[in-house]
Order: sequence, then structure tokens, then C-alpha cells
Amino acid sequence: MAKDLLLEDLNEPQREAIMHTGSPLLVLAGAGSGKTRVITRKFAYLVKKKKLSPMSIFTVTFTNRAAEEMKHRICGLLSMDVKQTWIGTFHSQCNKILRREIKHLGYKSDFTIYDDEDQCSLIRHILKELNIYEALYKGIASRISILKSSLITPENFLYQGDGFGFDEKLGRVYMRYQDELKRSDALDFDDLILLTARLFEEHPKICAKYQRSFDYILVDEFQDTNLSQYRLLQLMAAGQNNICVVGDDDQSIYKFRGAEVNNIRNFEKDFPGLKIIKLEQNYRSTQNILDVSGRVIASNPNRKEKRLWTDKGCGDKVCYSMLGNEEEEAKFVAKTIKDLYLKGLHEYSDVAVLYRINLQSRAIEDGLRAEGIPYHVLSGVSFYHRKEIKDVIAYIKLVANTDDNVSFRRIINSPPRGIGISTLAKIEQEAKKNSSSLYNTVRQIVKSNNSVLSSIKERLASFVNIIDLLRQGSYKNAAELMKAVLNKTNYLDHLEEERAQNVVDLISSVENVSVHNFLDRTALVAVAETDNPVSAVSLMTLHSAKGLEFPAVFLVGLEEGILPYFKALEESSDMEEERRLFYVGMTRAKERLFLSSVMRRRFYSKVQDQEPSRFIKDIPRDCCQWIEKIQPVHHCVDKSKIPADQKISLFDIGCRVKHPFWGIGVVRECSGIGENAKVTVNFPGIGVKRLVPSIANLERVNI
DNA sequence: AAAACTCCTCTTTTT
DNA sequence: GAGGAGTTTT
Repeated sequence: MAKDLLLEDLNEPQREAIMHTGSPLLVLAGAGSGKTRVITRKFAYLVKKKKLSPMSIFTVTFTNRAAEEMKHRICGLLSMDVKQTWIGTFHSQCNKILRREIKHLGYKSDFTIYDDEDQCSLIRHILKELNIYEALYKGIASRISILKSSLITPENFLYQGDGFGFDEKLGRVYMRYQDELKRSDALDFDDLILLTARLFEEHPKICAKYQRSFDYILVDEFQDTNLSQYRLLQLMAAGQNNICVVGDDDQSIYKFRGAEVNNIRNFEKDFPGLKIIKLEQNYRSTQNILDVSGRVIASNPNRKEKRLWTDKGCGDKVCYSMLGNEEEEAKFVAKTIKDLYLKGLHEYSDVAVLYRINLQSRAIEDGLRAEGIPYHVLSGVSFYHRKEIKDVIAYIKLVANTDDNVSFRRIINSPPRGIGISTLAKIEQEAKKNSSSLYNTVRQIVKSNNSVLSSIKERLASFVNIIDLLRQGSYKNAAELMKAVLNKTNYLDHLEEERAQNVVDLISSVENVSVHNFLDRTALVAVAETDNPVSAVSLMTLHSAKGLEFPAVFLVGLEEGILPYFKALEESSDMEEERRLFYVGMTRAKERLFLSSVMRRRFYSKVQDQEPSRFIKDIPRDCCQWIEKIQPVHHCVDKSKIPADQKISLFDIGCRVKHPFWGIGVVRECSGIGENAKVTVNFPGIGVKRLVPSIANLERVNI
């Protein structure tokens, strides 16, 4: 009976996808078509029916969130402990392999992992040294990252490049960058994938070992894979070809960081005997939402066509509104959300407001705040990226690996100990001369009798002393090491209270984590947003909305220049991605979808006239409620115009009241005062009632 | 080492 | 128009 449960509540293509084995499989899973369900059930099916060991199924996802969900669901299906399984992100899986095998590539197995910020600071350092305009570091970092994820080595790049101008400089920086990483025994995120692929390529025996130990490979969000990830999958799957990838080319929105949609097309060529299954039944949205989004995405060329359908019915029409400017748009969004809430149609947590760029959240936040609507913004600086947290982590990293020059530079004068740029420059110079790490160089300087001022020598000695002492200790967990760091450095003394509290929080969160696990985790796992308050509207970019769903979705700023973003206007492949972004946004909605654009918007410092997004033209009008307001409409009640007797009435129009019998309703009208006061209340599902508050036991419900 | 000043940039982002 | 970073000033 358990085996039947595995295949229950599935439609035909889903069942087929789960049961297909024996040749490579590509599952084209439309938005909301139950792809996670397919992957998790397939995992369980392989274990229960095909008798594969859970440890022999290599399952890769793109984000930690997805990996955790898979583990959780598979754990439930198989009622087993998933700790030992190979379910994880590309990066964490590769990390796991490399910690065991990287010695074959000439790295130490306790290599350090550099995150973006470390990567950037290393690149800046190199630019400074090579006398290249430093402000370019961000662009250069992303170019290098894309080169790496496309399997182009510095040598290759220098060889194939034109050898002039910017490319030549980029090539030199890239070369130096890889060199410095190696010297620091550090890998960046791209290296984790790249070096695993190289390991398998250069060491066929090791490759064969892993091929043998994995009976099946499952890949989630396949449209987001880059070339190096694709290569890795090819290497791992070679021979057995027991691989199943799940993805949706229409939801590929990460080209800018190297994702290669063509992997879906090439898959057919590279994996002969490929079986393709389309999942087209949508379990998320109403037909109107599917019709609108489906028509918009249909205009993209070269897509694997899917026709999403649902048995949910039409639902509400999609609403498109044109507002005067971004304040009005925000006000419209806030009023509409309030209305949905007051009518009891949605909780605040049902609602998401999505936008193209983070900048847009400002106006929306102001609008929601004015209306007293609780919200949270998903974005930006995660806990681990705060300066004080990264400083403490840098100490731990340096203690774990004294070759880590990036961490050294970060903390050599933090907290301030009078070691300035000129001293650091001397150290850098000396280190280069001896091709030694910065830390070891300092250690030499302290010991030797060279021409360094004794006062400076003292300061350096105290730093060396701290690190060496920390290295000698043994620590049960990361928290102990951190406490020792704070103890020896007095780091907290220089911090404002809030920042100090952050550090204290960090320490208490790692009391049961070993130092090694902690370092892996901080690098590879962005911590989940801590505050997810009671019931609040979610604000986020279209990119971060991918993979989520909400009963009601607002998509704002649908204008030329915003969506599509003005930088994507030239390249047709960029424009296609903007369209997919719009598509991803719309398909997050389950029941209600509100689109809006404005006629004038202030963008950076200037105010611009805006055109509605070209994507709006593709929307079928019959699924849509079209509101083009030329005149700004004042929804809000101007308090000064309300007659005096209404002003003092018990209830404001729109406020929520609770009736002992009919439940919660929305106040439509108020009249009279005191004993004569009357209110008209709409109770959803019951109807409009006229009540006398002094008799009816009405209770005001605060929002 | 903090404060004041100028300059620059200004998608999207997970690992 | 604002926030970040680097530089100069105190």
C-alpha cells in the first residue's frame, strides 16, 4: 500500500516522469505544475520501487531553501533520516567532494571559501596593484565570474582575446586573481564547481568512483545551470546516463550571472535517448492569470512551448491600472490591499508586491506605512554580511588558515591597533619578495632584526601573538573560538551597542557548531531572514519572488525603462529575459493579480515621462479589468470635509468591526452621533446590515 | 581617528 | 538624491 501512496494524487505526465528510468529524462515543468512534488516522489520511488540506496541519489538544487524543502519532504515520504543523503546545492555538494579529494589538485583540504565580498576585496587589491581604475571592480568581478562559470581559464582568455584594451587588462587581472586565490588556499564559489569538474576530468579514476557511487542524478531548476555546472553533470552522468533534470526555460532569469538557457537545448544532443515530458497542468493560478501570463510569454522566440491549463476556473479578472506617478501607484496598491483585507478576502501575508529594482520599494513602503499596513522587505544585507560579523568571521578564517590574505587585510587593523597603510604596504612588498603569506611575513618581521620601527614591531607582535595563541587552543565549538577572539582582541569595545549585540547573537547561534562546519555554513548558507512577523505584506524584487507563490500579487512599475529595464533594450536576448521576468512575476499569483504602471516617475534625480511597458500590449483584454485614470483620484477621505458629527463617530469608514453573531465586517457608512448613531456594515458572505452601535455589541477590530 | 568633504554611481543575486 | 567610498582636514 505504501508503494501506491507514492503514485497517488498525480496527473499522468507527473506519474510518467516519476516512473521513467533507463534513459535520460528532461521534465519541462511549467510554473506551478508541481515540479517539487515530482522530484521528491521520484526520489522516493527510486528508493522504494527500484531499491536504490538513498545515499546513491545525487540531488542538486540551486538554493539552500529548495534543498531544505526537498530534504524535508523526502524525509517525510520515506520516514528516514536524510542527514547522510546527497541532497544539496551545487556548491555544497561540490564542497563535500572537494574536502575529500582536492589534494589531487594540489590544494589543501582545509581550503577557505571566499564569498562575493572577499572576492571583490581581492579584486580591488589587485586593481590597485596593477594601477587599473579601482572603481571598475564590480564589473570586473562579474566578468571574471562569468568567464569561470563558462569554463574559460585565464590562459584561454588571454589567448583567444584580442589582446588589446580592456580585455587585455581583464585577462591580467583574472590571471592574478586565480594566482592569489591559490596562494591563499582559497576557492571562490565558481571554483567549487570548476575544480570539481576539473578533478573529474583530470582524474578518471576518481571520476569513476563517484560515477559508481551514484545510481541516479536529479537536478532541480535546470534552466539556471551555467556551463560549468552542466559540464559537471555530464561528467558525473557519463556511462550510466541515469539523470533526470527538471526545469522551465520560460523561467530562466539569471543569464546575467552566467545561467545558460541553451543547456536545455543542448541536453537533447548531449544525452542521446533523451525522453522529454511536459508538465502543463497548473495547480497554482486561476485560468485568467494563466491566460494573461501565457499570452505574454508566447511572444518569446525559441521557447519550448507549453500550454498551461487549470481546472480551477477563471477567477477574478486580472487588473491593470495606470496611475499618475509612483506615489499614486503606491497609494493605489495600499488602498487595494487594505480593501482586500477589510473584505476578508486576504490576510496581509497573502499579498506580495513585486518590482524590478529595489529602488522601487521606497515609494511602496511609504504608501503602505501611510495606510498602516504591516509589511516586510525581502532584500539586501543578510546577517552574515554585516561588517562586524564579517570581521569576527575573518578572525576565525585566519586562525583556520593563516594563508588567507584577504581575511588578514580585513582584520590587521580592526580593531584599530595602529597598523596603517604604509606598514601594510611594507608587509605586502616583503611578502611578495619571499612569496610568502602576509601573516607569515609579519611573523618573520617580528622575529628578525630588520629596519622596522620598534613601536610598529611591537604592534605587529601583539597581533601575531593573538593569532598564534588562538591557533594553539582547542575549541569544542565555534562559539568558544569566537569568545576567545573577542577576549584577546577586545573587539567589542569599539562597537556601538547594536553591532555588539549582533556579534553576541552570532556567538549564541553557533554554540553547537564545530569550527569547520561553521566556516562551511557561513560561506555556503545565507541565513534565513530572522524576522517574519505576524501577518505582513511581502515586498521583493521579481528575481527573489521566483519559486514563491501568493494568493494576491501586485506587479508595479510596468513601464518602458523599468520593465523592460533600460539596459536591456538593445540586446534581444536581454529583452527576452525581461519578458520572462514579467512572466515569472505574474505566475506567482494564485487568485488575484494587479498590474500597474505610471505616467511620470522620478528616476534617480530626474522626473521622466513614462510609457507603459511593451509587454502590456500582449495582454488579452477580455481577461482583464482595465483602469486608465488620467485624473488622479483621491481615494483618501479628506478629514476637513467630513461633517463634524461624523468625525466624532465611533467608527471610520473602512474600519473593521466584530459582531457577536455575524463575525467580522467592514464599515460602509456612519451617521448620527451618540444614541442616534447608525453604522452600515458589510459582513462578507452575509450581507449589508444597518446597526445601532449603542444596541448592537460591535467591537472595533484594530488592524 | 573622527569629521567634513568630494566624487561617483545608481539592475537583477545565490552560492 | 542618496549612499558609499575615498580623501582631506582637524
